Amino acid sequence: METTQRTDQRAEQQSAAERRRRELLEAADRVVLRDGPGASMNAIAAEAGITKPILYRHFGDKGGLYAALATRHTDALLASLRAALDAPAERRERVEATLDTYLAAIEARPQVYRFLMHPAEGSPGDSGFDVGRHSAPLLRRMGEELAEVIEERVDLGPGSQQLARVWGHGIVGMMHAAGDWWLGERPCTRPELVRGLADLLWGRLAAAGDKVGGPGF
Amino acid sequence: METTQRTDQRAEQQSAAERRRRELLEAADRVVLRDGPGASMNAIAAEAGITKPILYRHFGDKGGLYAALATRHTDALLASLRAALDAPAERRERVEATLDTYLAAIEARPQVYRFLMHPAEGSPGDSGFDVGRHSAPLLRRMGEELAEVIEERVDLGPGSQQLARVWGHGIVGMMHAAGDWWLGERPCTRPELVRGLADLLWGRLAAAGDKVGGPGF
DNA sequence: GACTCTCGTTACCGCAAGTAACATATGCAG
DNA sequence: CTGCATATGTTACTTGCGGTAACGAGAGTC
Repeated sequence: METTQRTDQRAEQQSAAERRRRELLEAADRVVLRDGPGASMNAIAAEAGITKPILYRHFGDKGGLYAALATRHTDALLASLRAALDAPAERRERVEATLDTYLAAIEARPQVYRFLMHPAEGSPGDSGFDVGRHSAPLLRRMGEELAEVIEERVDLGPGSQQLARVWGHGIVGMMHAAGDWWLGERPCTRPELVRGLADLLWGRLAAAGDKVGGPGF
Repeated sequence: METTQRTDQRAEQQSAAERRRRELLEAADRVVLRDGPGASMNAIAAEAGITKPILYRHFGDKGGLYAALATRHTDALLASLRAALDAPAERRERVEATLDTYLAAIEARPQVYRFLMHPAEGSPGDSGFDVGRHSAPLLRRMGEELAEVIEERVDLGPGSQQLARVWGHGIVGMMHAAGDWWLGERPCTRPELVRGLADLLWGRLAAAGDKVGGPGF
């Protein structure tokens, strides 16, 4: 039958194209991990053993490729975070596990992290904003996910949904900034950082007393 | 006297050069505010009524110009924040004032904010990291300043310095991410956001009860 | 008048993003 | 076997940007 044949062919080609896409993404991954976020399309194409136009046929433009790449890693990271977040444990324990999961991830693959968070936003031509929608998406998605979990598990009274979103994004930002700083300076061990942040979230800032024994005051 | 003459001349030229530099920076500011962080050197030079090489003579490279630009705004913002942070008021009031100051600033000039936080890290040639050291510096500086204030005014017991830095960077990150999200979606008013974040810092996450009345659980 | 110093220009290089046009293999209709 | 449609791949090009070299003009100094 012609139709089935055509369908089979289509399907085969589709899957072949998807396999190809995966290969290209893995090649791009290697290059980005090696050269940082500034990796050029030529370099990626060379690593994949092909030339530029094929990349463009598959991903549209550089932003598309980067978005596809970012989505892969983002999905992976979000899955681990969700696991830590949904564990059947005490709230504080879950918070600490989530923080630790995130920090362990960025510690294990700082290049990936840098790519996801500090991508090149070079705007070629006059467009200016069609490229580089990666760093925001990851933080946003993490914030939204956390907001969901908060909203469905913590009793916040009226206006809980809005408050949960504020907290979700706020906590994610706290985790992100502290992690970025920690990764750069390594001022303490990971458990120490986790504990410090959890203490902050647990209201130690409000509970601590004023310092009065200071010099001359 | 020749020396005084030469000195006067030198000083005059120095001040003239500095005035020029200020003019150039203001022109660059206008362009960046109009075209976003992807503004080209050509565009900036045109806005200033001159051509590229002069910009390069003054600022070295694009990174230099952006750094100078960023420093201006960063200094201004840090000054306001320090004022709010050092006000003679209750701790919670100070925290809310600081949050509000920051949010008001990014609300008033979102383009400046975007430039400071999401700069183009385009790596020309093989260098890759000589350009674009702006976004990290602002967050880092804010984090360090906040850490100082915390350390000198809050009694945190042993290990206070390290803990203060963790908190400083964490709180700044929380403020930043929440502000970024809020600026994009405008899900609530500024005072609501301030209050939500302050509540988070005040331990409401730990104090809130579990939600048990959910569907099927 | 020759020297130098700063401000300014035009014209160029290198490089990267993105595109157009061409080449080739494969499967199917007649 | 010939036509043709489709996906895959190539070379060669255009455009635009960051950055630089080489040159020119005014002003003070000896």
